[in-house]
Amino acid sequence: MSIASRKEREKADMRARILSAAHDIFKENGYDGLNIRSIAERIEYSPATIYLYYKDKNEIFFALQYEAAAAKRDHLLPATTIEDPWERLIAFGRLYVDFGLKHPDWYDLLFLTRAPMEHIENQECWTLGMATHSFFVETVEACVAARYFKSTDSATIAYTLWCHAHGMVSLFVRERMRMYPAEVRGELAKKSFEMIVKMAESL
Amino acid sequence: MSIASRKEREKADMRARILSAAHDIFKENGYDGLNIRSIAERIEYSPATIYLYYKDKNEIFFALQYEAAAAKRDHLLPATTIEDPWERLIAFGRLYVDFGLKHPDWYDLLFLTRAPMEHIENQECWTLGMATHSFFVETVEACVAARYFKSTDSATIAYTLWCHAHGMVSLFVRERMRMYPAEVRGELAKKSFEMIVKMAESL
DNA sequence: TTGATTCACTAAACACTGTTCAGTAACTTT
DNA sequence: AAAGTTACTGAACAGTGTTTAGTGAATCAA
Repeated sequence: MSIASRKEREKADMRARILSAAHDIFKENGYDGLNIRSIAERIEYSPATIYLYYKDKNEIFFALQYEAAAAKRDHLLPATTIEDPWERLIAFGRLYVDFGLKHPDWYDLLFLTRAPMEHIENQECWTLGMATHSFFVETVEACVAARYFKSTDSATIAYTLWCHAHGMVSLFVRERMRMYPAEVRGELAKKSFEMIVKMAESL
Repeated sequence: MSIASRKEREKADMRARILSAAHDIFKENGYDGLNIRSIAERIEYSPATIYLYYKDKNEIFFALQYEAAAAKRDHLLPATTIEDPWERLIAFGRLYVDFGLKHPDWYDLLFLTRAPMEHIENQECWTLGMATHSFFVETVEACVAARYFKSTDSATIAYTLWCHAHGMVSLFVRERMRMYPAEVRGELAKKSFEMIVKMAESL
């Protein structure tokens, strides 16, 4: 038993070390600079060894996506303690955009990377992401319940607000705001956020 | 002179044939399936020949992006003839989203592909895309001039509406709407569009 | 303890990418 | 006809993800 459990521990350790190396490389060079050989080099093993612990690169991708989802959840945490649903919703949105602008790589990994989305529903990162998303939807529902909106279609309200926030971040992350000088982009995002809040107040 | 001009014509022809092959492959297999060798095979030349007509893959990418921008402009064309700025704005938005949902590959190429954005300002596709974007901004300005909004910050209004539309399309294109069953996604997009129109009316 | 078995690991390869370069054969000029 | 230019290609390089055969060490059974 002892040997078996030790081996199990060692296996888990190795997986963790691989992921940690992948994490570091990703943070340093982005997803493009992340490849099997660079991970192998960093942990001082041969590339083939990686495949004894992860089925393929996608599995590492999912694991990294989990880290990104966790980072996002942590970033949004301060909003969860706000009592008033409307204030909570605004704080949540502000933190969401803030997360995207501050950690474009993480955001990219979560929402923009073209990657093995086929069976993501079975992955832990999906569960974590869904929990965060549910919190957002529930906050909108709480606003509806508290009659902050005339509309009662909380699903559409949540989706609409999400689209706006995601649109802002992803235009920024994927560098599609080059028609605006770099200096004004932050200001524009801020103004647009305030505008969507105003717009939401009329819902 | 005759020979020189013939050669020039042949050069242009070859460039067109390469681009046409790239276009077809892109349409069939997406950007992932598009590679130099597949283009070479289709036009029945060696891969090295491609490089006599295009500096590198990026140049082909820009050329394709131009085609995507042209397809988008054509798709949006019906909106341009609408007199009333508010109606024109709504039609424009509807067609924009419609284009993205109908041609996710083109949309991806234009707004989501992580690609050589460094010097895009010097490319034709940028000019074309800017023209379309300017038309959108001008329509918002026309709405402001005609007092359709209380707010006069047309830049922020345009940006906010764009973010929402782009957010909708890109969540769809990059498959981040898996929490909603595939059947309801279209309906949700429609409802959200109507909602943002309602919200804009209150601006 | 010894011989058999399993395990962790790796070198080397394969099949793909984008890209370059030396060489060749045809076309054009003199 | 000789010289020069042009269009093209085979073969290679370097960089990806991934597989496979093999090796030496750890573990197990006797």
